[in-house]
Amino acid sequence: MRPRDDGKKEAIFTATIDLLNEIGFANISISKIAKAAGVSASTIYIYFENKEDMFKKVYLDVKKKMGEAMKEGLAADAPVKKSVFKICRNLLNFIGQHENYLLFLEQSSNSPLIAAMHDEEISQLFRPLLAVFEKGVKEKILKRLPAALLMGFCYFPIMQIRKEQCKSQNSFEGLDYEKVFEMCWDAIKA
Amino acid sequence: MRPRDDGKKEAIFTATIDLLNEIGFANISISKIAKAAGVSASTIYIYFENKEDMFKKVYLDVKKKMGEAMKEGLAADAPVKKSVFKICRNLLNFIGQHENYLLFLEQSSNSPLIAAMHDEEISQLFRPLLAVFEKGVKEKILKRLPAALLMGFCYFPIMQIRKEQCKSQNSFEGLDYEKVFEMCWDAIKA
Amino acid sequence: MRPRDDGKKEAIFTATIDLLNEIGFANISISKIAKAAGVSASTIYIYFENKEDMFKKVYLDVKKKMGEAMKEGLAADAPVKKSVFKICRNLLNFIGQHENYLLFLEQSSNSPLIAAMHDEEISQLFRPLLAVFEKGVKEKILKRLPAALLMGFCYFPIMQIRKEQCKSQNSFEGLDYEKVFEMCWDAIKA
Amino acid sequence: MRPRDDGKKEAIFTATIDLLNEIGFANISISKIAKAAGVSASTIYIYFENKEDMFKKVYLDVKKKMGEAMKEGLAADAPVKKSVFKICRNLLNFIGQHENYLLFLEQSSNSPLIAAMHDEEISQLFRPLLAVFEKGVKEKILKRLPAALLMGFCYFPIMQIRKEQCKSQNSFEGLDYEKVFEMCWDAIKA
DNA sequence: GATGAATGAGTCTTCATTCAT
DNA sequence: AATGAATGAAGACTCATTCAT
Repeated sequence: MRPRDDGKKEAIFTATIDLLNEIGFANISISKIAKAAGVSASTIYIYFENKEDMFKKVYLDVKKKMGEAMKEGLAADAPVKKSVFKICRNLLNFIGQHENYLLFLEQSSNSPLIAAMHDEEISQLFRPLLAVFEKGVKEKILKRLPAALLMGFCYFPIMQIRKEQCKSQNSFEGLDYEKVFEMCWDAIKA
Repeated sequence: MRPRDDGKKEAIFTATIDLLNEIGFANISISKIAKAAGVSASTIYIYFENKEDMFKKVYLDVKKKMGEAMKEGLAADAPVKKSVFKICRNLLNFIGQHENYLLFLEQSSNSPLIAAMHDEEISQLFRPLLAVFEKGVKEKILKRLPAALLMGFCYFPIMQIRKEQCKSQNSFEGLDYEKVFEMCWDAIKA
Repeated sequence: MRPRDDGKKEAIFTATIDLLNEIGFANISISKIAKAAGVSASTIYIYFENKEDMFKKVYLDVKKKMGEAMKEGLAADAPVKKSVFKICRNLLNFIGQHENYLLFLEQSSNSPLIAAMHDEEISQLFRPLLAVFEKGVKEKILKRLPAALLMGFCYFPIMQIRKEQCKSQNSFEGLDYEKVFEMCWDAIKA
Repeated sequence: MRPRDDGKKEAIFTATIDLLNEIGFANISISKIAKAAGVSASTIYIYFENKEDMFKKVYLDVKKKMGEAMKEGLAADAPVKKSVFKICRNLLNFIGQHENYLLFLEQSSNSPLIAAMHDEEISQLFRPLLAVFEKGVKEKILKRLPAALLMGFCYFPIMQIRKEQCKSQNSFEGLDYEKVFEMCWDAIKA
């Protein structure tokens, strides 16, 4: 018995995400993922219960990494505006470094399979981020609206605009994202 | 010769959209669509070349309907702010009346199949909407940024927030969308 | 009600033969034949009971034409050798003028569908040809063997050699068929 | 890892040949072959790339076996006449032992699929046979014609006559094949 | 742990045929 | 007579998954 080779699990993760970008949910399959990952299809069943379980775990993994990245460098005592901009910048950096995560996340989060999954672990992860916006509301710096809504007004535009750029290389060429962040801020500020 | 039954094409359209909401791109199939539409699977191939062609045509149809709806009631001489709010309201009404279009559009637009499709007809359709934002820029009422970006700041948040509401019934309960529109406006106004 | 358009039947015949040459029995279909013939698939069912019936009728038509051609110019009182050479020459001319018939005939005659069909009309048609060989046997000019066998020794080699030439253009380049006829003759002569 | 069961490949080969005899190229299908071979249809795709690949491999296998059989017992220093008769006898024995190969070969070799395939391996296999005829030409025992043509005059008649016998049991009843061989010889001898 | 073999169920698509006009 | 519409059955092939090694 060999010890579990974590390189294989990673290879499966990566292959899944990359393939999903290329061919989409409609055309992906375990055997294609296996081939792309350089393992046997049966090997996938050592690491995951089944196809659904695999997708969920890949999704959770990416979400966790993203949540982690967005929180980076946040200080509880920093002014809200600074924190919000930091979050936006973190998000942009993260998806800049992992372009493939973008489309994967979009495709996943809209699939009923993933939508039905409410992971407490994930919610927990994003709580510190929400706290920033809650703080802003309490301090009357931000509009009196649910924190999730306020955060959405930062998260969604950035994601979508970045996606647009990925899809058609020449759209929003030379766009200054600091201006985008400011739009987000204008949207939510009181 | 039997005339083509247009009800069938419509049934296929509807079945496709509804099914995609329920089971997603990963699990949908021509035979399931056929069953849901009450036609034989082979009938689908009378109306469409193949699966891909079908999805594209369904997508175009929905996009066209949406574009049409968003343009409704726009007056060229109306003040920009009024027009922008009108567009937002039109969009919300449209997706409120066709909840199933929402997830369908999201899933489609992120699938590589659709992403590769650049339809001139669609672009044309959205041009009058972009014109509103361009006018705003020219009048210095809106930020000096690409019209598509400004419009995205209205379109994306509304779509995403509405989607969030659809997914989990209780999120943003009792949300006043007029406030959302104002956020959009604040984001883009100069 | 229009009168039956015999041009259509001919078009179907021709399309069937040509297509069979191109794609073979394994890949041919009624709808492909219809498209090639420029008619609707349903039209084929006006002229023929079904697929099988159609193939049989096409086969019979070709066989009849071939039998007709092989008999041309035969004189009952001509010397056997002359007649045999005439038959060989007729056969070669016929398949030279209708290259497509060659592969069609070969493919058909080996298919169980056609093999099971014993058409009296066809047998009748080839009787005058067999008579030539029978006469040769009686006159002790030819070997004492069944006429069908003797004729086969003329028919098969010519067909096969011609087929070989069709398949690979360069095989037996510049072959003098008169020499082939002589081989046939040597084989059967007493 | 389970080792590949070579019995299965053989079963597929046999089933293909037998079925082709019974129902022909027009009606054969992978699933029917699978059923006849006692394996799942999907199993066939483990051993072959696709339907075409399968037929080609079955054809090559049969051709190889036939070439092998025809060469048996040939001595380079034997007189040409003896060798030619030996080849004819070998061929007859082979197709006598494998009646099903006959129709299979005929149907295959006339299908465009196989016709397009020129296998060097096969050509190689038949070279020693051609050498016999070339030797005969050089020794002026045989007619001055391409060896392939001379061999064809032995191969084709035997195959076709035997086929005729298979098709209708009573044709050429009690035929002495030694006489057929002599006809072949008479055809080609100088 | 890892994998090729194996398969029943499912994929998309085409088929032969009938129907309504 | 002629044909596009319509479809159940079947086509080739792939899938997710399990098994044996």
